[in-house]
Amino acid sequence: MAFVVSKLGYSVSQALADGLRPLGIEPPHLGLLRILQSTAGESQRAIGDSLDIAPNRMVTLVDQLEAIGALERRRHPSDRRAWTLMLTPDGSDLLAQAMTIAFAVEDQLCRNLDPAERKQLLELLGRLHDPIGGVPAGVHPGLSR
Amino acid sequence: MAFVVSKLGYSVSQALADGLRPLGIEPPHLGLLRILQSTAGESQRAIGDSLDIAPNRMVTLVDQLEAIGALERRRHPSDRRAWTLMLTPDGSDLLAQAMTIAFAVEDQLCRNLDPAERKQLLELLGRLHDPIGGVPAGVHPGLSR
DNA sequence: TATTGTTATACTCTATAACTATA
DNA sequence: TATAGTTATAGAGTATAACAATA
Repeated sequence: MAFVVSKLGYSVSQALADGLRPLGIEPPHLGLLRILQSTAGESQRAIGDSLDIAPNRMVTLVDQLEAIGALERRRHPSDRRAWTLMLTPDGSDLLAQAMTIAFAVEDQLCRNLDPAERKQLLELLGRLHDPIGGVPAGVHPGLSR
Repeated sequence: MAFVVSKLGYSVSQALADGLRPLGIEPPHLGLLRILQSTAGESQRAIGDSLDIAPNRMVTLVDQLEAIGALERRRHPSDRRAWTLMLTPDGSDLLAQAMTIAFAVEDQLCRNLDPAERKQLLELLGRLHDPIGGVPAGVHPGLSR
């Protein structure tokens, strides 16, 4: 079971990375774009903390997304040390395209299962014991390395 | 589904790496030890090809396993350019210990499922479509990077 | 001329810790 | 004194290609 899950997980991550390549981003950028959609006006540090991404890595990721116009750094209203990260309209478009690719990976992965089987598989996977504790739901542990 | 599988796969790989650390080896070494158990007298190159490990990486992996006495390089009987890799008795012991750890990871992962559920989960996972084609069964695609 | 194993080199990635400007 | 963001630097890991010995 462990081997199958590890192998499939690796393949899926690779497939997502391959799919995102034409957009000029990688899976961590997608993770960041997704959280920017739901958080408005949070500081770079707070966002990094919630994804478990170190401050120096955040600089690189945010620099790259800013360079392609996907987000803007704005002054924090009450703390002049901090930046507030805002998704731009171009960033929303990019996120939508990236999510389309992610769903295509999902569809490919599950193409041999009918909806009832998918639901059952998800339920069983959810009952596997994740050996890495303390990772918030929706956060990929690979982001922190 | 893709996210869950990727996240679990990452966690499982990390758990195995953590478990193997006291033995002084990493998951790729375990992959190599396992194949050495079933192949007798094959050349370093042939074994690397079957695991999709580049020749220069094989040198490092084999050097490390030789340094801890887990395998021996012997002259190939008919080709004096090539080495034949042989598991030593110490290597067999190491492999047994490593497999014990791997099975402990497996048990932890599946501890909330009864045997029937495990079988069912394995069956469903086996029907997921691996997006990386051409990887032989039993070979982890992460070995090739 | 091609192949086995090895080494060298350049490149990328990461991780720690310094640094600045604010608080 | 502590914190947000940034930069510097050193270490690890990776990948390409060169290399010597042999086929």
